[in-house]
Amino acid sequence: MSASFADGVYAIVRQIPPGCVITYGAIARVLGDPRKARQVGWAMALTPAASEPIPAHRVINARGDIPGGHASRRYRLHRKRLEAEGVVFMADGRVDLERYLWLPSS
DNA sequence: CATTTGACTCTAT
DNA sequence: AATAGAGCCAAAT
Repeated sequence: MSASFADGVYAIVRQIPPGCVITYGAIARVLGDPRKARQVGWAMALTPAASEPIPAHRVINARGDIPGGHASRRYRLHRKRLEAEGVVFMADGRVDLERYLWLPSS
């Protein structure tokens, strides 16, 4: 069976409930290697359009923000979707990790 | 096969 | 507080 890191990432991201978010580091940690945070990002970046069930917009960085800057297209998309799910963004344009960070197996 | 790069994170300066 | 550097790994070229 496939043991690609991306597969594990997708498996977790797919299980993120609405109105919740998760960080790259958290995913990597759950997968067993907290240092693979970058690869999580890679997996997300590769998230093909065919991966619709994969809510990549719920995946953010350790700061509760999105890399690339708030001017990035994905930031607006993520924010819009998260807000649609009831997630409230802070004035900084960040998500309150303390409040929305979701961990698998919970 | 070697080099580059990237949606990260942490630590140090 | 902000910036810079290092660590780590996989996919792309």
